[in-house]
Amino acid sequence: MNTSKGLEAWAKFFVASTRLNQVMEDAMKLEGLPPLEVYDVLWTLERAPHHALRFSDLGEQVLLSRCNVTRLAEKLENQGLIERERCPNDRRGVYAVLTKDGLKLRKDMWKRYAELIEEHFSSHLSEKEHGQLIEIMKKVWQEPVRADEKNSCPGAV
Amino acid sequence: MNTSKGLEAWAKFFVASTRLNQVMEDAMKLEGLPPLEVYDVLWTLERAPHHALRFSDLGEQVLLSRCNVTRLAEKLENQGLIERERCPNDRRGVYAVLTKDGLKLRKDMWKRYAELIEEHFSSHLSEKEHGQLIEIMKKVWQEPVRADEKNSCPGAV
DNA sequence: CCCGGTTTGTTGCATTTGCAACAAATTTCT
DNA sequence: AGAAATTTGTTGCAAATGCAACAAACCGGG
Repeated sequence: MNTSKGLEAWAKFFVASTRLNQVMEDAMKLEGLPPLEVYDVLWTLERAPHHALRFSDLGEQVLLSRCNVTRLAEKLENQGLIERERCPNDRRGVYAVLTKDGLKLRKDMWKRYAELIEEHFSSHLSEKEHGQLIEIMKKVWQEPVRADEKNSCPGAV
Repeated sequence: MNTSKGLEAWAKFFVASTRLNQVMEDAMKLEGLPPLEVYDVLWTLERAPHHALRFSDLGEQVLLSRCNVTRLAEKLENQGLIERERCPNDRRGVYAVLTKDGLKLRKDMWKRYAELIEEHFSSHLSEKEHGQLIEIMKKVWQEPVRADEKNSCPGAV
């Protein structure tokens, strides 16, 4: 098959992603901004219909275990970034709904985050390389087609 | 500058690396193997001269904070995978030295790890793509030249 | 030599994380 | 309909992690 460069590619990929993550996290923290995990949650909610997502869906998309969703949500709620809302269809279900403040924080974080991406990543690559990387990443990780997003249960219309 | 594809590239890069890591970790754990962090430590020691490295150097290369090095080392020592050795040159210094068992475990882990890399990564890419990825990763993360590896203090000759 | 400044590893403490057990609600199967 | 199986979110507990304070050892300039 492949083999000659496969392992080296993985090693470099692994190290670069780890280090860049660390660099970005540190830089965000340095300016008193929340960790990227929070950004991820807010942004995922923002893209969702009605800015709402069930805990279970949120957990899958953001890669958090169930218990962590509950606890992170609790923290974010205390900070007024999201709200909880029970789902009428399924009385087990709880929705996380993005608030105005949450939306604002997401945008504020993005301002800095985008700079960091540019500085530590994009600016080192050509347009062509960006394209190559996108293709390679697609081949290596296909986001599974999500099964219909459970119920679309619009929050409070 | 760039921008049209830069952010998309980062997003895909970020997601793919996170997910692949998770997949690999889960698979290792499923077979009762230690987390990749342990592999990383063992492998780093194995490459070092005399299979030994000062805690501070180890921490830098593996991306662990100081206190975590101490504690992880303690655990690995209890499992007989490494040994501690004080450094004669610098009486503050502590070396972590790989043991035979540590070496063996590293190899056992690699057997499975290599399979996973092949399955989830290398096999999805062509030789050419491996080369492209390597070049791109190099541009995006240059491992800093290490400052002489402190003292080369061979363990117990 | 001696004193401030730095590095190195350790430890206590608070926070975070993962795992497993759990109850409530839903789904599936007969 | 009703019993078994599954899903969903929560919680207790133990392990892991980060931070800051710390002591011991080193370094560098007077």
